[in-house]
Parts: sequence; structure tokens; C-alpha cells
Amino acid sequence: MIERPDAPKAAPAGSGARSLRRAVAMLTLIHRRGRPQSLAEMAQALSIPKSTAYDLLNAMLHEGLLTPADGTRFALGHRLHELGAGYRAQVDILREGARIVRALRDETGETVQLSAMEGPLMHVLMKEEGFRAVRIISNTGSRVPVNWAAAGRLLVSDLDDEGLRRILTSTVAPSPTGLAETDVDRLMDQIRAARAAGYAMEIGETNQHAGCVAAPVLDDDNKVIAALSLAAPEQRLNSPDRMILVTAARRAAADLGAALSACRNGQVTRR
Amino acid sequence: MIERPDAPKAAPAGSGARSLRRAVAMLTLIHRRGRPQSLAEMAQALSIPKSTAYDLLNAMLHEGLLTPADGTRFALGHRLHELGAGYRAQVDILREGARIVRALRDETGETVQLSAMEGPLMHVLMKEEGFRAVRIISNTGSRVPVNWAAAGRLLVSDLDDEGLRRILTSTVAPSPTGLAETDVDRLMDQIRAARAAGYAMEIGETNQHAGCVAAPVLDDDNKVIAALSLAAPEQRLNSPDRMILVTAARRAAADLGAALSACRNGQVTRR
DNA sequence: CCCGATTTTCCGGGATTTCGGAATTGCATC
DNA sequence: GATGCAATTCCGAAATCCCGGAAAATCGGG
Repeated sequence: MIERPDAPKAAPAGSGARSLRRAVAMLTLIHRRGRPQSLAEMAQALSIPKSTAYDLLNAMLHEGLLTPADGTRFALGHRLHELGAGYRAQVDILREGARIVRALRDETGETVQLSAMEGPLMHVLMKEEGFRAVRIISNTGSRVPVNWAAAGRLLVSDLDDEGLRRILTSTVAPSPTGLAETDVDRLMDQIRAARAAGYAMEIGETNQHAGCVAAPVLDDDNKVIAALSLAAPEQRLNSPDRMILVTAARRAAADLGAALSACRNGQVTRR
Repeated sequence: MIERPDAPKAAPAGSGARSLRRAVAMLTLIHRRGRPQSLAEMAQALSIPKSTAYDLLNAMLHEGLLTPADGTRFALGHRLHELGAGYRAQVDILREGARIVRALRDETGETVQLSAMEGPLMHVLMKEEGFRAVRIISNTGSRVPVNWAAAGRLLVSDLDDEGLRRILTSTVAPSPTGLAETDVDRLMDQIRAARAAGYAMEIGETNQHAGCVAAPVLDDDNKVIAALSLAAPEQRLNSPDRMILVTAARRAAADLGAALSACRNGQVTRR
């Protein structure tokens, strides 16, 4: 197989199973829009002919991937819950993480997220809403550039200068508020500093009047495998309370690291 | 295509999107077997030609439905976790239930399950393992006949005699231990009694040396919408402790019912 | 280094899905 | 009951995917 020199990566897009790809596109669309969608909306958004979309729709209903919501709209189906639970059961960090994320939320009352790297982006593995309603942009499953969050600083902090610079230059983007740091050199300084400090903090970079503190989850070799972050209203992060949050996050992250280490010494893990 | 006159209703099974159906079959297979599967295993188990299976496999890897596990085996992928979380966010009972299931597990130390009806079978919506290792057959997502578990007795207890008899005759089956009641008339008596008592109990019917107690989650009209069940070793269910478990389960179920009722009066719900 | 077993890729005909448009149904309004 | 609009079904032709088999790559030994 001859590779075009200017397109070194294969063009994976077009490989077979079109209906499969379109099906997950429909599911993802419903998920992203956050509410049930009618068939017409989906067909239009994804440029799928309506008659074809009906075939897919029926198949997905039949498989439990979709469920009729109201009259003419459809929502994600129970089979997805089932398979999602299966994924979670395979992965230690999600099993153990659920417990610790919730405990940290209960302890601090703030919104807690657990994140890890997925490719070049930060991936939000799970989220528990705090008692006060601090609206956070990222939901479970969303992927964002590392410069948008304090957790992102920590997640990439094991890379050497060269690899770090490559990831940053290719993924850094302005945040919704426009306040996130986008200068690669300054980011690298912040990342090194955060790693040395053992935590990271950010205020207002992605959400108005809110910010977060993050702590790294380390494996046996002190590599960062995930990050716990606490999202809180701006004033709490500027108050002396701040260090309470930092301490709570660091302790929870250390607990999670220890739990995972224990897992690994007795059980099967992935990756 | 010629329709057999004696099959007037369409046979919805075979409708289009073959690759989609096969894809979920592969995912379900991995989930059921509980560990990563090689392509050869899946192709063989599902009678899919190997060359076709490769196409599906690549598409699924590309979509994040599958993830390479070890060398030649594949596990469920992160996209499933993402979509599963999306499903959960839509459904009140899963959001609220997670909290209460975990609390009940922590309070009693036993394995807790939350179930609801899905068609004619009992569907295990979520499970938290107890501290002692009581092995339970059913995992999150599995569906079993209602006569296999105490929770099943409660879930169908709103049906009238006719509907109840129909479901029972069509789904009742011997349990793994062979000890579950399979006589429809006796089952109906047990179901009516359990509903009147406000809880149900079973020992050894599906798991050796273990049993469970279950309590109904009721909506505003006192209809059963789900059931919480506690699985415990046989001796604990025969001891005076038993009533502690029953009481804990009933209280937790009532809490969940109240939480859902509160949800409904302010938020959007499905169904 | 060669051999055998397994995994992965490749290929051309044939089966199925897909597509666009039109026909039909369903529903609410007039 | 008539009418307009959207949802759903139906259809044949065309495009695509799927299949079986066979070749190539990969991996472990001997």
C-alpha cells in the first residue's frame, strides 16, 4: 500500500459499515444536544436521507439503542446504559473513581470531576454536581483542550518539553470566556509549576465567576494517570477556604491512586 | 419479495442495517462474557464471516465503541461509557437511584440492586457489591424472569390477574439452582402476599446459600415503578437480623420514591 | 533460518442496503 | 368535513457492503 507522503496517516474515514457509523453519529447527536431529537432533525443535521434514517431508526429501536421519548422524538436507549456499565466494570479507575468522586463532592459540597487524557485532549470521565449550582460547561464524556482547565495542566505534566509543545500547539484553543491562557510558552511554565506544586488552580478561564482546583492521581511510578478537580464559585476560591479545597482534592486524589494501585496488585486491569 | 399469507404482521427482526445489528451483537457478546474477546472468537460465536468482522471491527475501533485490550483482544470502548452516561442523565430513577443504592449498601454492607420491568422481564438497572462477597448472578443490565428474584414478585404486583397470568406463563423459567417457584398459581399467591406485606423475600432460589429481600419503589399513585433488593448470605436472612435488612430496604425504597416524586414536580422526566 | 499456526489484508462477484421521490397516513386547524 | 403540514411507508435502480477464498503479514518455536 502506497502512502502519500503528505498524508502519512491513513484516511480511516471511509472504511465499510456505513450504517454503523451513521448510527453512532445519531446517538452522539442526541447526546450532544442533550435532549430527545426527532428523526427529521437528525436526518437533516447529519445529511442522511430520510428514508434511510427510518431504517436505521427502526433497527436502533429494535436493539434498544434508542427509545421513543415523546410522540415523535427519540432518546438514548437502555442498551447504552447496559453497555456503558460494562465498560465501567472493565476499568478500575471508573469503578474506584465513582466512590471517591462522590465522597469528595459530599465533603466539599462542590462539583467534582474526574478526567484523563484521551488522545491529545482532556476527557471528562465522570462528574458529580455540587449542592450549589455551579454550572460547568463540560459534561461526562466531553473532550476539551488541556488549556481550558486546571486538571488539563496536570494531565500533560509528564510529557517532556518536546512532546508537550507538540500537543499544546496542536490543541490549544481559546476558551468560551476567552480568558484561558493560550500562549504555549506561558502554558508550559504553568504546567511545570503545577506539577511541582502538586495541584493546579484556575479562575474564570472557562466559566464566568467560577474556577477550579485540581489534583493529580498518580500511579506507582508517579506518573499522572488522571486528575480530580473541584469547581467552585469565584469568591470561595479567593477566600481562605481555598486551601481546604486544595487539601481535600489532594487527599482524595491520593486515595484514588492508592486504591488503583491496590487493584493492580490483585486484579486484571486494562491498558 | 413474497410475503407468507400466514405471517400477516411484519417480521421486524430482519429490517435493514445488518452491520448495525451485528455490531451490537459483538458488543453485547463482550459484555456478556465479561472479558475482552478476540475477533476470531466473536466471528465464530455470532457466525459472522471473518473478513466482514474485520470491517466491523475497524469501524467500531474508529468510533470508540471498541478498544484494543491485549494484543489481539478487544474490550468495550469509551464511547459506550459516554453514551451510557447520557442515558443516565435522562432518567431520573438512575440519577437518584445511584445515591440511594450506594447508601443502602454502606448501611447494610450487603449487595444492593435496583430493578425495574423492561418488557416482560425484570431488568437490573444497577448494582453495588457488598463488602462480603456474596456472588450474585445478575449484573447490571441483565434481564431475568420475574420468578427468579424477590424483586420480581413486587415489580409485577400491580397487574390484574389476567395480565399477571399472561406474563408469568410466558416468561417463568427454572432458575439456575432449580429452586425458584415455577408454578403460576402459587406465584400469583406469593405476589399478592408480597405486595400486601410491602416487601418480598427469597432464599436460595437463584443463588446457593444466599437470598434476598426486596422493597417496592412507589410513585404518587402507589404504583410499583422499581424495586430495591438486598442480597445476603443465607444465615443472615434466617437470623433476627433479617428484620433490620427489611426495614432498611423499605426505608431506602420509600426515600427513592419520594426523591422521584420531587423530581417530577419540577423537572422533566421521561415516559 | 525455516516452518506452522494465527491474524490481517486483499479481491471480485453477488446480495443488501441505500436513495430519491412519490404515495399514504396521521394530526391539528380551519 | 375540508385542508395543510409533517411523519411514515413504499418502490425500483444504483451504489455499497458483504462474502468466500486465497494471499500476505506476523508471531513463536524448533
